[in-house]
Amino acid sequence: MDGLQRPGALYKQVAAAIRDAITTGEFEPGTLLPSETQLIERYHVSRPTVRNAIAALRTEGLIEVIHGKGSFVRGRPSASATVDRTVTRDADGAYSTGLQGWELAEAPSIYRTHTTAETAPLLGLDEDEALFGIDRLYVDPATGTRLAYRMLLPFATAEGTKLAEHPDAESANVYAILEAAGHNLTWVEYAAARMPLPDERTALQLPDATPVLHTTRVTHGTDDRPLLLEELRTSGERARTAYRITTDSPRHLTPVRD
Amino acid sequence: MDGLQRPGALYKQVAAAIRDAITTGEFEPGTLLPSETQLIERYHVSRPTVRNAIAALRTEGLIEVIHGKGSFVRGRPSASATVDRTVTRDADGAYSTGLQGWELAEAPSIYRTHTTAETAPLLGLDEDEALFGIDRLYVDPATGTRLAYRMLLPFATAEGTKLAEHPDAESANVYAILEAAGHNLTWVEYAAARMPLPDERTALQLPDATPVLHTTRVTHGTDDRPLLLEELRTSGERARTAYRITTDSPRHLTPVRD
DNA sequence: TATCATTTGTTCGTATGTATC
DNA sequence: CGATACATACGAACAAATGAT
Repeated sequence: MDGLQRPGALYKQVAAAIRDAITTGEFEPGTLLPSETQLIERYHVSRPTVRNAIAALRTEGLIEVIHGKGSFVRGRPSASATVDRTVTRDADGAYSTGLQGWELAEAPSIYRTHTTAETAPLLGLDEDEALFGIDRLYVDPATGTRLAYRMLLPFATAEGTKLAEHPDAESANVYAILEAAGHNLTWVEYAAARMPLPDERTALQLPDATPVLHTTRVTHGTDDRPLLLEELRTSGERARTAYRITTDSPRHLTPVRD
Repeated sequence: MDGLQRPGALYKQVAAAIRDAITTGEFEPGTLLPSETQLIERYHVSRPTVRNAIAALRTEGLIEVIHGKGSFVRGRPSASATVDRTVTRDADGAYSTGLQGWELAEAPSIYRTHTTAETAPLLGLDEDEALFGIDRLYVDPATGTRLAYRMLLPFATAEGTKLAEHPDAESANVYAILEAAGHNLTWVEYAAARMPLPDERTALQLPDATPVLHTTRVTHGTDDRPLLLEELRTSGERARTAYRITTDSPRHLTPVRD
């Protein structure tokens, strides 16, 4: 059965055959794939070859394997949680963030850290300058999706405001405090995707082969001075960020390291 | 040398040891890792174990392996290309997109397609409704980063405008045409991350273990009617999208399938 | 609770193919 | 052409997780 043909390595042919069987509908999403033993018989190859094929489909994110149970067809997951990244304010001018509906899973952790090669240029600071770090872990109760939030607050920004004593204020409050300090706020947010570090995979409870959606938001004050950096990291497959876009006059983004 | 300790599988210990050696600085980014044979001697394990460890570091995106040459330390790549997703218009009201500086790698391909379970709700249409599809492939000449762009143009939107005959207009022109047709345009853009499909990996020339940054933009006209869908797919590690954010009054996003 | 069959995970060994220099 | 390095493939054995008996 299931003649494997010419192109390339044997395990790639097996992987392609299984991939086809999935897209054809023979193996439906959520169902169990044949066991390794069965695949060996079906394609007349050795166990290492079958395992190699399965490993390939795994890194593609097409299947999920559970020890002792088997391989499940994953079927392309569509984002289930949406994080609205627009900054809104109500009639009273009060800010609110797009994390409503997400629950804080742990108490915020506050610490002192310093700028890195990545963050320094965004904040307009030199490397290794000291700043506050505030980490929060959120969970979407509806889907269980986790989201890591980090705020990097330079001492220069906090100085002379309530933030110096309470750096763990929520985004909306931080914006309000900065505005009360006389700033005219604007924001730029960047979105990128990457594979998680091992500890990120744990913290965000990411399955195999799921990338991280990593956003970086810089708050600018009067004279475009960078005041604040906020980072958001979550499963790129289970969550997405949303941006409302309105027209703007041409303007340069603050240059960042290239 | 290099005592491997208790926790977990042997190959995971080896992977951890190599990972440590990389972060410690013993193996610097860009340099060649010891060969499989050398790693076998160094850690006193078999070849399959070493290969397993290398495979793990590979899917983490930490190293890159080139057939016949060896394993290179990748060192966390930072996005080199930024795509400004803000919609800007100059003093004359002319729109421009954030893809300036990117070069069209092939002639645009235009075809007829239909809505899917993903795209239908965003466009406010039923599934399997017919629409134009326009695909473009861009390259950033500075970095070689590739970017796949797709526009989905419902017949109902094109009808009665120049778009019916020239669906392959560029974004900025499409916006201008829709505005000339009497629409007051607003946009919402979603950002998500996922692993590439095999053909996407080829088209975008993605290395191993690199996710795709996938953005979806919906153009709304008068009465918030969805008019147009644009998708952007590129290497999440080599490119990032940028959004300028201004405050807005609270408002609901158009609901999308959950 | 304990045991067993099934299924995937880990580790060794060995041989050969193929890309790079 | 040869030396080196990674890729592919087979075989075999035991470990560990799962679910049912």
